[in-house]
Amino acid sequence: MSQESAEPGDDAFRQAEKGKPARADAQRNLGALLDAALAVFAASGVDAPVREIAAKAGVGVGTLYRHFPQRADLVGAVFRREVDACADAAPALAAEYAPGEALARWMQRYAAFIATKRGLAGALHSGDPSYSCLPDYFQARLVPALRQLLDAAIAAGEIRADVEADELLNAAARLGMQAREDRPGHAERMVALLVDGLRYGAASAIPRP
Amino acid sequence: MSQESAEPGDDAFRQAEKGKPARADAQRNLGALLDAALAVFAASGVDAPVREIAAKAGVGVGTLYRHFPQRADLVGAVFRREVDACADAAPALAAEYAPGEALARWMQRYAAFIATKRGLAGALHSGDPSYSCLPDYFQARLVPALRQLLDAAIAAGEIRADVEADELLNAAARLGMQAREDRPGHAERMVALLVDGLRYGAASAIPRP
DNA sequence: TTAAATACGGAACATTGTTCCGTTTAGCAA
DNA sequence: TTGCTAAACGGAACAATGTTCCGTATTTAA
Repeated sequence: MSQESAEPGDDAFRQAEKGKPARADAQRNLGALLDAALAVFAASGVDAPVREIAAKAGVGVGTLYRHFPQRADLVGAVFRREVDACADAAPALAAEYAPGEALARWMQRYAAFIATKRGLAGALHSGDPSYSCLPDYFQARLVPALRQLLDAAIAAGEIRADVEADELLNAAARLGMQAREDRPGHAERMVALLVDGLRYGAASAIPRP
Repeated sequence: MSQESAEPGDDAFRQAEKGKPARADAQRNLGALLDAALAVFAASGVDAPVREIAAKAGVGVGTLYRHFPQRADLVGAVFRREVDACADAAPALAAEYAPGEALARWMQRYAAFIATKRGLAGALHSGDPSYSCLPDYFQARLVPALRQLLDAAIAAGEIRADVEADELLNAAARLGMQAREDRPGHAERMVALLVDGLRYGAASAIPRP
């Protein structure tokens, strides 16, 4: 969830509510559950058996349900954690690489993130209110992150200036989703192509056809 | 299912294979199952309990599994049956109404069909190969049906000529999907608006902006 | 009418989500 | 260090649902 407020059923909630730090083992297990869920979701989708996640984390199912009373709580927590990691990668890449290169690398990072989300898209649009806030979080975190990279690259004259962050994010998501096991590297190449398109006509915005 | 070829696990398959007509009770139960599944899917989505469908059809679960060994077989059969009904409605409407009116009525029919398919969209794109042929069937049946109506209306000078059947089909699907219980009639009005858009500038295609 | 083939029904089994409670452990005070 | 308490843990038990299997009933054809 957003940084300022956690929701019931999430451990951070209780901690913020009562000002009492969670017990050490509880913190450890929470992290283990998120790690395990990330791996299992990627391998088997968001409908993977709860027991499998608990087993991979080395805890009992009771512990899992203590931390995440509803399945959506776990899915949301994993999702947000990954969105955050992806968003945070933007300034890190910007600090290490030239603007254009940072942008290209971040787009690959983002597409790879999307590729692991097969099955989640369906859940997101399933009408389940538990998931309704996730798309907003997604937008709120990633659009500014990308915009920073874009602006820097534009300022450096490395890319054209006539593309918006949100449309680029959406386009890359479409490309990232079509990752297939029978076409390794396809999505990556397409995203790279997209970024090369930005480079074409750099510093002198080509009028749209 | 499709008229020309059934697939393994579907009863019509065995019938076509061995040239032997199915037993009378088997035919009856097959129809009852399809009717029941249609109703239950519409009410509870394609993940509705198998027992509920069997009960509604007045048969045992064993009978259901005999006819449809996999859940996808049942979903596909119901889907195709409805696609066929929708496609067949086009010539029927064309025979009864003026071209423009027939088109308008069919678009409503189609949007209503889409509205009942919540949840199926997710299954369709889930990557399950059992569903992979359904979108093709959908296109193959409905695009020609709509094209007939469009061509007739264009020939009669009732609508403009610069819209393709597949794009119109897709647009109406988007509108049909957003049917909400809190906004009765919303999707219908939007589809009607879309059709009125076709009427604007009839017989003298307005150049696109 | 009778017998074989076919289909039926639902009990039984398997898998997975969810709850509950006895047991264990971390944190703290004496 | 020791003992206490609240918190957390683990997994058995329960519930819901998908799937299989086989004894029984029905249809069909000779």
